[in-house]
Amino acid sequence: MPKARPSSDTRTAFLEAATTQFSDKGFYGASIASIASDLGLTKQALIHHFGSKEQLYGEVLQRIADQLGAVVVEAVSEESDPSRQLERLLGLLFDTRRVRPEQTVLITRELLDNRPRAQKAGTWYLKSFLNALIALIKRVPGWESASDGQALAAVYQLLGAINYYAISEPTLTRMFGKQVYRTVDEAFPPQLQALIAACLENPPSAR
Amino acid sequence: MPKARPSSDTRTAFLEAATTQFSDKGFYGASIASIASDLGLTKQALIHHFGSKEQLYGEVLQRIADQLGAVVVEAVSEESDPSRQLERLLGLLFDTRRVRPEQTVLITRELLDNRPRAQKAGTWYLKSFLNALIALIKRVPGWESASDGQALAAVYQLLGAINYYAISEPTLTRMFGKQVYRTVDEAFPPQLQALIAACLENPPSAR
DNA sequence: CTGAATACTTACCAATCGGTAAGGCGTCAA
DNA sequence: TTGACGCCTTACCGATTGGTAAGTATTCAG
Repeated sequence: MPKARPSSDTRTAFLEAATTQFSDKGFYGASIASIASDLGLTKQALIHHFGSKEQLYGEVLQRIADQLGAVVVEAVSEESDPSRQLERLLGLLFDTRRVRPEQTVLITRELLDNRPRAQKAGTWYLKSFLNALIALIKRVPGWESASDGQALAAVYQLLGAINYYAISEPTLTRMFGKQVYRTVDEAFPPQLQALIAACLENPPSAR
Repeated sequence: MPKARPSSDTRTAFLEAATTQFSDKGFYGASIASIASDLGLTKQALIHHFGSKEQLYGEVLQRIADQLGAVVVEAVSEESDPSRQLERLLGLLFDTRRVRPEQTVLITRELLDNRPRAQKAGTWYLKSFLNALIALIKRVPGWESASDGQALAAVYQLLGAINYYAISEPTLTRMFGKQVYRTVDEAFPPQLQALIAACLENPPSAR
């Protein structure tokens, strides 16, 4: 089977442009023509590679899910203590707000949009990630006997504290100005650290 | 000046239908024709009342901002202790996830979308609300000397913990099933309470 | 009874949406 | 050289988008 050289390059270029545009404008707001024109091509070139807008979107999401899984692996392999693993993982997630803000934005959009656009409801790109978080916190001392629901509730609060802030950066910057936002960004990590510690030290059994 | 009777009724009906649809599908995903057909009218009737889709969206957001302000007033008037005021306010916000989930969803969407659709960037529907939160936490013992940035960082973590969970309900329900979600929903409030207490007891000065 | 204003309609518009059909062009195996 | 395939194009499709123009129906002040 002959393989053309620039094919995979174009594909990943499409995926990156699509990630940016879906993140900025959402699934409905981003058109395939606009994504294609970002790399100087027509929308039919995009269709040729991905078949449909929905499939392109699916691949974008799968890509993010994979990267999320890689972050979990990284955090777990770096530390041995369950508490530190979780702290490290949440710290890495917090850092992506700088490097790949589109990633968190897109995950949040998927959270909001997957209801009406749920024909392919079988694919839960985030489920394995959440399950990893649940498994992680249940290995923290005091959390062993917690139920999945309790573990998910706790972990989701910390995730929300991080992600909600991550998607708010442009709004907060323009609402309060850059210099104020910088003080927020400095004050955030230590506060977050304290919040994580407080959460881990308060398993539901000790309520 | 003559006044027609059913005018305001139709207007609020439009606003409510628009709130639901914008919440479900986003600004681009919801069409004015679809919103109008929800009350058996044509899109031109909507245009007649609101002028344009953008203005309709603006009124929807303004309405939510007003309701948010009313919640702040309610929490402050119910309690006298600053800590309890804040706890009460966050508790009320958490409760809206049941009564008016569209509200939190729409606020989050605005957070995500206002960058590309920011021609009327002068209107910050959420700024007064956030300022109220900042002022509130700065009256909590130990927080008086905190900067605005530190106060916003702390408050935004709690807000994120609540709102991120609020927008995730449909996804979590279908991802884990109704019975598991119910255990999450039961475990959430006490954990949240502990998180709020931990945050208030850890002002940035004592880091 | 008359005139104006409100509420809403049908008819229409250009622009854009996602997607199909068909063909041009270059590369490479046979 | 030839044929097939991958990459990408122009041309086109019906459906839908937000919005304008013009008119109808109803109501109400004078």
